[in-house]
Amino acid sequence: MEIPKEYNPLSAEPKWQKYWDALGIHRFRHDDHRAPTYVIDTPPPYPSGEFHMGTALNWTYFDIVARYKRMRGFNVLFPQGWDCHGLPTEVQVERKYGIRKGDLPAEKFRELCVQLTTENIAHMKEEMNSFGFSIDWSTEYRTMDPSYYGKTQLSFVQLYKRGLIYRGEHPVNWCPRCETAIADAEVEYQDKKTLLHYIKFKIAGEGGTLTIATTRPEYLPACVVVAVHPDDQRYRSYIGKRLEVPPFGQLVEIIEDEEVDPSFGTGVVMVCTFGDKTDVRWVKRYKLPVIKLIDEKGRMTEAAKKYSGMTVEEARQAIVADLRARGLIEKQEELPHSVGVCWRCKTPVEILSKPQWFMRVLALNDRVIEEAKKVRWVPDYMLTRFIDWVKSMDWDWVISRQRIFATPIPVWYCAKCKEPVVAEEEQLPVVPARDRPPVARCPRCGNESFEPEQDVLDTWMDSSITIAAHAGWPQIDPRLFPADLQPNGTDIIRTWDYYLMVRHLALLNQAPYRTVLINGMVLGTDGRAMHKSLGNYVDSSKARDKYGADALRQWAAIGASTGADVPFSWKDVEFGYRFMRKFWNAVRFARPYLNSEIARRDRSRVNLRPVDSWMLSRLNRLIKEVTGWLEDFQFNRALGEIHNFIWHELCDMYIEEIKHRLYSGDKTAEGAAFTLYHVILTSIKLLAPFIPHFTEEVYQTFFANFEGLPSIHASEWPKPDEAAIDEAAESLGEITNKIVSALRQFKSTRKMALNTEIPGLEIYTPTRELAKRLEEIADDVAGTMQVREIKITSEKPELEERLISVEPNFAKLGPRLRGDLKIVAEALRRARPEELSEQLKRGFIEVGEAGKTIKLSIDELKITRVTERRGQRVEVIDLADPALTLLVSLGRLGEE
RNA sequence: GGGCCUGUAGUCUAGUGGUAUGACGUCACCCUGACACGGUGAAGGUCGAGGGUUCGAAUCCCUCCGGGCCCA
Repeated sequence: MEIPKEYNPLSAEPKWQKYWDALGIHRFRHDDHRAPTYVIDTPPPYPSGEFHMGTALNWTYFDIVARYKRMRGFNVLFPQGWDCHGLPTEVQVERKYGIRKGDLPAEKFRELCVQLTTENIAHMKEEMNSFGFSIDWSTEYRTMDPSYYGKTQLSFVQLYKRGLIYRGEHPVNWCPRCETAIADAEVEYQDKKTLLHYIKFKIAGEGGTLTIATTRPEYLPACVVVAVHPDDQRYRSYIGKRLEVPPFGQLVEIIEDEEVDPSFGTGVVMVCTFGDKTDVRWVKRYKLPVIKLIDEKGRMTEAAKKYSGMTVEEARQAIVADLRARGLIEKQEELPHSVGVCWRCKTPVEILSKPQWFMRVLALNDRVIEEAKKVRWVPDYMLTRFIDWVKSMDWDWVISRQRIFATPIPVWYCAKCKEPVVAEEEQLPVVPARDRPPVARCPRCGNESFEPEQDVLDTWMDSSITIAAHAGWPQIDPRLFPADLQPNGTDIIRTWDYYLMVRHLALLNQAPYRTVLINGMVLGTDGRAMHKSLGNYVDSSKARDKYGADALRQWAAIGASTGADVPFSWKDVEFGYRFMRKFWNAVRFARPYLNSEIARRDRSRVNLRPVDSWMLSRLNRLIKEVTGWLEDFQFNRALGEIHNFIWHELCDMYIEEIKHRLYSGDKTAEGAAFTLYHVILTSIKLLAPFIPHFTEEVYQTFFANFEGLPSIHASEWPKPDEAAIDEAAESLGEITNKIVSALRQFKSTRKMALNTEIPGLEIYTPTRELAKRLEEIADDVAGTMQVREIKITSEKPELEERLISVEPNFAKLGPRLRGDLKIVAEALRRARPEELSEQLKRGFIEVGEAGKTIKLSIDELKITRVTERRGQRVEVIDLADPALTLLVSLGRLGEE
């Protein structure tokens, strides 16, 4: 067979994707009740139509885990869904058709959203397949389909019956442009400059005034109390008195509260309904009245008297002008201010009191924290973040939204008495605007006409039951719940992981996941989060089109430690490609030895040379290390170890060290061929989760005929052979490498070609035992470095040896000597080299200091020396650890 | 303002008590019977600053300064 000289990922990748699909090897085997299951709760992406690099990073993590776990014998569920509902799609539809959502009947508008979402999903699905993600597409679901949103509604009905969902008047974040309540998670904060107004309030019944500072004078009509800090000496005497609020003149009390910042403004603040979240807390704490000042469109209500009908901005200016006219503005100063805005349209958010649906989450939060502590968090400090967030929640979760494209709330209201009627479980899914309520008459007043609930559910209500949904809820397959892995990004840990936890605890009374895996954000090459608006956005398909998915997957895996942000880097992607090209060439080199005869050879009947044993020992150690890193989700370390092993140990050292044996064709070649076969085959298994296409190409091209599996991905994960892990073999291999490297350096500094012949090499060892060991590798060194004649001896040659320094081996001596180590280090530094040299002839050094004598053996020291033989045609190279002296003869040995 | 994370060679990055990993870039040499889209070698670091604990700190503790994420 003709083997292509270059590995071409762009042609190989689609080929294997189709092959795997046809084999169906990514399917969860529902009828397999023997293999242990491994369930990944893949967060359904929002089908914006763009496949973001962050999603590529995310899914690469999932896919590495999924492929690894399959090789470990698990029946893996790697599902895929789409979190369809949401404002962005409504906005996209409005833009695409040039309409406002009110222009069409809701049902029609919803159809346009479904249509657009379907198109977006198709694009994204294609892109995901191009990455080779081993998704089981038979599990695909869309939250906008009745089959899914019926489940969302079922969860609503069940929680309502348990009293965990209620309807109430409550302050909510409100976007006046979108005319909808939005969740805390959807409020963004922007730093802006604003004016801080110092306004004089008259003290009721007395002559004087008190000055308060506020950034929002338009809220004066809704001022219900004024507060100062209890320790603020300036205002102690005012507490309990009443103030007249300009320009309306309503009287409010002065109260004390710890939350007042005495250093802000004058230290006197007005509490309004609702200028900000602190106001909400104060209103609750002191049971203050609520004045509805601003309406859904962001205009002033009747409560604003003469200012009613104005926008917030107009009212602010009008009120300030009136106050100024009356001389009540003391001063104004500019203030940097953080303004809450709608995450989508960036309009400043107001806090309005509205009837809304809530989920009673505050009551569940102790349990949420308790269960979260039992979960394994990777990295572990994410748990702290999670708990911190849960504890800082101020009010229950607002689950209703005033939108169109979302799951309908399965509720009707009595047209007469407004009593809510919740759907029966059996009639779900329902669309209240289209379907009939479950009762003919209002259970409260007997009225026969109903109005459908217009509000819809927060998208998180859909996506926070994915784990139950994957498991087949309401008929849970116990093999699939709870999920083993819940992966997501560091930015949404406080939403996704929280909502999943609280909803599944409420519905099923069980924590839904065992392990949480957090990935960092993808940064642009400029180090800032990747955003189109920042101009640092790289399209994932562009990044993939150049070097293929496997190269990009390597960037994702190795770009940073798990949980850390990953800067996008073309260099890393290119490196991923170069690695595959390098490995491909190495396999091409090994091709003549990858045959059935070698494949069938039993290890015990193969004669291995020390370098072979070294390589096999390193391979088995690698298996252990990579397995450990994957169990810990440390993808960067796992792949880094493999990269290093293949590029440097296998290609740069081992292959160079066995070439002479393979070319000679003598009987030592068999051990090298055997080793090559198994090192390469095992390496592609270890790499399979990371670069599935490349490893498949190598497997199918070079190994499939002898190994008999339909795919590399049907392989078992390699098990380390403990018997092959051999310290002695590794140290001898490393000595071989050191000698080879020293000779390469020797040639390099003399500007000699690497294949220049060295006529003679003499290696002097300090002990006879070491000399004996080195005899075993003499041929390998000679063969690798083109040494014509090699001699190893422990007989001291006639050389001038000069000791340069003796340093302590801190790691070895530290634990033994403790405080004395400092003295020893200092003594060794001060000692005369000649004296140390004399002492070393005995095989140890004694340091006498402060009345005691400390004995240091050779292996506790780092000895540096220079050996010279002046005036002769021999070059001398000294190595440390072990201390070897190489005499390189440029003429024949003995001729000098 | 709060919580968590983070600061390592020109650039990016690994490394949670033993004297700093790898990539890219730079320089010199080598067309070595897999790969010149390769190889060999070299230069380059007071591990943000200061203090502490320790025989020993990039690593643990404290303070300060810069960056990120989330929240207020």
